[in-house]
Amino acid sequence: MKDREGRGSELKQAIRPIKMSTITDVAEEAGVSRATVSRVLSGSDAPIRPATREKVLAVVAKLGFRPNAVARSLSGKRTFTVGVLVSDIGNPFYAEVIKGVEDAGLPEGYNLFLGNTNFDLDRGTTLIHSLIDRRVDGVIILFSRTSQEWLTTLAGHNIPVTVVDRDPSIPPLESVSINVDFRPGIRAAVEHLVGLGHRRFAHVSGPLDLQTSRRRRDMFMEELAAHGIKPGQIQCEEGDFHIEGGREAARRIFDNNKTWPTAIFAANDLMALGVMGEARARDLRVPQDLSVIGLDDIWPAAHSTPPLTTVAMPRYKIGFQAMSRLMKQLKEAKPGRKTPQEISLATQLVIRESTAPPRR
Amino acid sequence: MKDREGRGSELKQAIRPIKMSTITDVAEEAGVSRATVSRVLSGSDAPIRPATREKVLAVVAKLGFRPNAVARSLSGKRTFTVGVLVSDIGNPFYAEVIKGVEDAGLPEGYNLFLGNTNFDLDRGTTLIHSLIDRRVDGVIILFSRTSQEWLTTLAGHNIPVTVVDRDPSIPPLESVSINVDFRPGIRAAVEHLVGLGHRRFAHVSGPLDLQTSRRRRDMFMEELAAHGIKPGQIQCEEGDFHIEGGREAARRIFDNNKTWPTAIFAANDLMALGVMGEARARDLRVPQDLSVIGLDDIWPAAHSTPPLTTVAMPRYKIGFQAMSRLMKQLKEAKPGRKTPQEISLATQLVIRESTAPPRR
DNA sequence: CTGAAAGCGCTTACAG
DNA sequence: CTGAAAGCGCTTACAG
Repeated sequence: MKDREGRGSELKQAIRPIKMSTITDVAEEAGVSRATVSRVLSGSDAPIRPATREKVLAVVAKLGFRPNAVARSLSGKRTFTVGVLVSDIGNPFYAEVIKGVEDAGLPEGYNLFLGNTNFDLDRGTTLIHSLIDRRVDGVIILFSRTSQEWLTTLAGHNIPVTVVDRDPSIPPLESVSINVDFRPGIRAAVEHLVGLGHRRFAHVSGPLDLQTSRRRRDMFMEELAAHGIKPGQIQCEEGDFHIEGGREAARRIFDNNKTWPTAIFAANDLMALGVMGEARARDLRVPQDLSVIGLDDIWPAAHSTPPLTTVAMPRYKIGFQAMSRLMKQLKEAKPGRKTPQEISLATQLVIRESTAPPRR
Repeated sequence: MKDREGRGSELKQAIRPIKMSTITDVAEEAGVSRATVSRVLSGSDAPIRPATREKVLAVVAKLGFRPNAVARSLSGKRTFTVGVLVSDIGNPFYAEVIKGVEDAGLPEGYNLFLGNTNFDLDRGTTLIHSLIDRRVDGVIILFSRTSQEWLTTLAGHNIPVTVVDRDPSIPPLESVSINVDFRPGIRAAVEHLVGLGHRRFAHVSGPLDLQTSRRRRDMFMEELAAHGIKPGQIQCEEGDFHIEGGREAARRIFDNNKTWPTAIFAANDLMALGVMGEARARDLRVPQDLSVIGLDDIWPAAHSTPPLTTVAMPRYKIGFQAMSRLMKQLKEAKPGRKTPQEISLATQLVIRESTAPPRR
């Protein structure tokens, strides 16, 4: 069997230190100036005589020359790096967004600095500063609880920022704003539930100081209202976007209510998973006794028991667009403030097995 | 309510471009040379007169000066960056390792370049090269299927590498090797299962061209042998470390065997989840009809239905140690090959609800 | 204890 | 079409 870990003869080959060649080496070997080498390599718009270009390229290939990105960054005023800030890489949602970011950036030569704030504001501040010190070309911030101060600092340093799912009513300190249109997904979810025959609902929201939490909740209410169900009839419990918070909210719903809801909509999948966990602990069967809908469509949602019906976020696309738009900004006129961009990405209902007609 | 997203008066404050001061500005303002400023800021061992130091520090504070990390990298021959390569950030296992890496590195001023290979060898090669171009101080490779070529290339460039859970029989091209001691966890798992009364076992392995897959499997066999259960009695199916692969392996186990096993040990949690999914699809109840044990202890394992009993990897610690040891190497004598290091981290059984005495 | 100078490896006006 | 020169913002021997 071929061992992919590579045990074979290749080991014999001695590890000989590679003599890192510089642009000067190439220039000398090719008999041109360093400026010329730089120009053919950096895709400058300066015209180069084909013969010269070929000669340089040949030497580059022969020497295996690769420009030192650090030097290039210092003189070129661009690092081709972007900082990505997340609150928790453990959340598969962010992981998938990051994949999109990387896929968009890699072909253009961008590398990513990863920063995990762990929900810690000070840590976030530290990370922001280190990113500025490293002269990243841009920053992508992937969570709603973004300190206004960070944005101001970044803007002050003229570093474009992309934010996702953030209050649009806040003046755009950021250069790119990726909005999520929850409407289609939530509308479909409500129609699905109402069509199944549900009339008694509860909602587990995210932290209500976050605009996105309020938006998800209000939209759910509005869509229900369209079917004659008044906000007053809907029990809302505040969660924290984590499993445990969802579970606790579910406890409160199950405990305090005489008339149990037949369907619960949680503002994200993690909390929906928590709700299902609590239901199970109480021998409530999902979906027979209780329908549950989440939001995000992280992979564990598809593999929970039962598989979770959920309002899917375009996770990968969010990341890909976040990076694409950011790079577009970076290509624009260098000086001065960039003109802010804004795009909206739609959600979509994914029906799995956590929803069914209510018992009675 | 205080809106953490920050809508308040702070918005009024105009975003004024910050005049990035350089070391020259500081030097002039403080009336010293740039060399002196550099020395007080970079913690050089050169002695500085306290008065001078204070004066410099005062100006630094006043100007809000922060050294340009790019320039510092170019002249200092160190970037204080490390590349982290994972095959799939979507896997919470890697996410937690990365947290450990970041936590160890941040206090020392290290930032992380993230590289997601997506199981794509060519992409991995591209990433490795970009990391070299960026002159990372070190690289941490977080998966078993590591191309020998990458290691050779990195070694040739004199870039220390930390690898995790990799065949120790391979000559240490890497500088730091984090080994995982599966023994205690797997032994406890077997004792747990045997103690429960199980006698018929199956194993879902990882890809068998990976040494770590063989190691996990063999250790499981060995421990069972200690309880009088011969390898011949254990049905082994090869998986791929993913949910679907686990599910397919489970299908084969359930289909092809007259005598169904009462307990299945999967070489990682993802596959264990797949096994449970398939069991559920066949109305086999876990743990009543079938006990399942995984390995890793990613967070979804604690929240599956039922919660998964698993051999826990010291995920965070792996990352923390990987980075700590790497940094230790970096502090060592600059020139020449570093003396390879090797450490071993133990696994541990976490008993949850996917295991119980067999029916008959 | 501190400064002048060279240098890290590129890019980019500025000439020609 | 190409080169000489200055410069990006630091660090580090080398002197003193």
